[in-house]
Amino acid sequence: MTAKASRQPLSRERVLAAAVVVADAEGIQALTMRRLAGDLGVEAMSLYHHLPAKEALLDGVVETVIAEIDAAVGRLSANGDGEDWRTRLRGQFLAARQIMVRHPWMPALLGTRRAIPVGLYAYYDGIVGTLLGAGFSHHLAHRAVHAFGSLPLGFAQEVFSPAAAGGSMEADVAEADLAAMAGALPHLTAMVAMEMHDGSDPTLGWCDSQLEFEFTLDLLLDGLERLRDQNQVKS
Amino acid sequence: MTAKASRQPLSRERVLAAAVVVADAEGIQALTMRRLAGDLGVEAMSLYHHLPAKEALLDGVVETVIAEIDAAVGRLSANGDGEDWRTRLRGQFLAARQIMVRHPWMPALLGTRRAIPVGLYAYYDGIVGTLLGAGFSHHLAHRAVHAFGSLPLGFAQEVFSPAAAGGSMEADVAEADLAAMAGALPHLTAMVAMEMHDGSDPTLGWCDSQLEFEFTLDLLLDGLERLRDQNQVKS
DNA sequence: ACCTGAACACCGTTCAAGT
DNA sequence: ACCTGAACACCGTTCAAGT
Repeated sequence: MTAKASRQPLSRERVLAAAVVVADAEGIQALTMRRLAGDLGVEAMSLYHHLPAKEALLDGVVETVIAEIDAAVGRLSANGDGEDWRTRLRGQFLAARQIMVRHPWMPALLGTRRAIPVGLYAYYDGIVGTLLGAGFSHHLAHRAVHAFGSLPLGFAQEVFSPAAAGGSMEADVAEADLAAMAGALPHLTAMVAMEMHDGSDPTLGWCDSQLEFEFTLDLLLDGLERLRDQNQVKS
Repeated sequence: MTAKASRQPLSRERVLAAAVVVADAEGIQALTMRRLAGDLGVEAMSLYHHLPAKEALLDGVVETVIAEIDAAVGRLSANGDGEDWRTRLRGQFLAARQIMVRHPWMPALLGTRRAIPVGLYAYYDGIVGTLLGAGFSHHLAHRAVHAFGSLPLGFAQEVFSPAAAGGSMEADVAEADLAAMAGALPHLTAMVAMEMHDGSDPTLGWCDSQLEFEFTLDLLLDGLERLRDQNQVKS
């Protein structure tokens, strides 16, 4: 499907880049060793000269995307120096989100990794540094990192929109389900009806919009700021 | 490995229950059709009389655990009727967490599902009902549901503890990594050092403890309550 | 109706062999 | 050093056949 690659020799980087292209185009389940090799104009077994196993390939793919985020965050830090801690973190998380939208398979893939992607450490060190610089205690900074969850990586847990698995998102199916269950689920259907009336968020299926993301983020930032100020007063 | 099942005929329920047992004992990657059939004392192809495909098996496994949560939440609701909305939701989420701890493969599996488990709707209808009953607007209740993320299901996004993939958790590996990178990651290592001094949370690897979960939960409940009261004043 | 055996297509991976 | 072909073990799944 994809055009055969030019005749430059294979490398770990080229393999990983091609893997990301496959996942972006057809989902993570389309990423097989044989398929990837085919895209690179090579036999499947050649990949094992640059990566020891499929698991290592997937680890590398995750690292590649994390590196994208690190680079984007680095570019942000280069500019806004006098920024408030909140606008700084906010900008970083939203930049990560822009990248994540292009790699919708990342949340699910990240969940299957056994080791922590090393690129994450640098990113989180910066986040903790920002918090400490803004007067947070080490303890509260620690709690904050956990409270953020996956927001620094640009996505939120999406219990109600599992499109990430790699397929078309089926908003209308969910809508049909809801209509059928209207009697049994009065509160949920009323809520959805009200929200659809407003027009902004049509279905529970794709509510992880920019707005929802920013709402949750601001809710957490507000709460953390309040806790920081309480602690300062107390001591 | 597991003892052969007694000679009662197979059923969808028995298959799903056995699947949960396999996943609990050896991780989700050990759950193959042939292995599961073997545990049930049957040939792999017999499973297809009760489930159309592996995907349906996994969907069923997810539904089984959601049903566990629904049952536990139902038991809670039967008792505490005069409860405050916060203690009510708090109790439900913590009950879900108790179940999730026994099925650590659930977060990752849930991420791979394409359809929303139907059992979730009843649970979330109750949550929305509790919020509406406490004076939340439909709009704020909607935002709240998204802000909660996976907390109602008893887990938080665990970027730094990917043990869920199904293997032993490797806290010491992470510790060694951190030690090696101490120079490059000053803020993170300082934070970890401070927190280890306290003794409660030894490593970033397993910080999704009860305490972290409750902290994040209370942070969100506080923020939502504040927004609700602001809106009431405004209107 | 429920279960089985053999077979198929497709994986990841090993290994000996090519250049 | 890098790539290849054949083969192996293991998947999910189909199908015709058993009872």
